[in-house]
Amino acid sequence: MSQKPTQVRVAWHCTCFNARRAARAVTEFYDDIMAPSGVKATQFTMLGAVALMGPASVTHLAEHLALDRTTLTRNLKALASEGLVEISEGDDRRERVVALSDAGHTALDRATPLWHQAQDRLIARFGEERWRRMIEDMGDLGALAEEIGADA
Amino acid sequence: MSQKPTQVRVAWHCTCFNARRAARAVTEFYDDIMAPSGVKATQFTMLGAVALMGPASVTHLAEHLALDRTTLTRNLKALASEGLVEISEGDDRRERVVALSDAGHTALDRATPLWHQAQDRLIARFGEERWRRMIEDMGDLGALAEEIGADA
DNA sequence: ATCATTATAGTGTATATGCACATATTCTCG
DNA sequence: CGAGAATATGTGCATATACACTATAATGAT
Repeated sequence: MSQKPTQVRVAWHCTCFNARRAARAVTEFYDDIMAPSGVKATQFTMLGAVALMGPASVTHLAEHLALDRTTLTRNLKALASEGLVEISEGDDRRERVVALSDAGHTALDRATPLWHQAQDRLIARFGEERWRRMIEDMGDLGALAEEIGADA
Repeated sequence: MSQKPTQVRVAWHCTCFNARRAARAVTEFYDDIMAPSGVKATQFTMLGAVALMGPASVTHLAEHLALDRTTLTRNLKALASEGLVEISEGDDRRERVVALSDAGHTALDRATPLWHQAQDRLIARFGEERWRRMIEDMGDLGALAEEIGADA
């Protein structure tokens, strides 16, 4: 029994737990609001990345998204089967080039206002200043974890 | 073309994207360091929650972990098949009571020093003050997303 | 006592995530 | 040019996540 209070603090101060919990809750929040568009938050991010980078290889997209390459491969499959992205061979025949289809553009346009709605609602309640700071913190945390993980 | 720079900022300032990215990177960081213990970061969290709450129902554990109940059901299955937790019927025969086994205690003890190592390394590099603030921010963000999500 | 309501849990399905491994292509150097 | 290194991708496996639905057990109201 004497150990339990310590164990508590361990659990609730765990960076990993808190990061994952926040990610779960925020994802659900965005997904709910964006549901009418038929685009989930994670898919919105991918579509946005493809739109931003233009036709790009899976590896390049994965690097930009700080996402495992093989994860992206599979996630793109769903978008491709819905016809939102088109995957074709590049000049380098090892590469697969991912591009946004017309339907993908449409979906992105349809989802963007809802994304703004979710984002704005959250920021309004969280406080703009504090939100800005947290986004920067989370970005740095991600970068740091990747960096010192690579060292080891 | 003229829209792209805007789309960029949209993507990189997305709360959901940043939260998920941080969660991914941090999870990988913790998992790498904790690998020798045979306990993954997510499992460590679950074991900790069971240890903390003592024998508890799946629903109660899920609430404490801010995790979907059905997700926990499946995640516990892995721990149960490894013999780290024991799942039995409660007095209320609808309930399943989850308890830490001896092997579970052992695994938790084995993993805890490695967890500290990961945690300490991250905090040292991130800065203690800033880390503390971020943990609080992430906790509040998770709670806020759940709260205003429920409203809607 | 009975039946409607509520509470607890599990399953089917689908997406998200990453590691280890296998495959195909390009490049580099002798 | 040809063999081995480097690069780009995909697959098998396992875990993580959640929604919709179903089944079972307790509770409560009449």
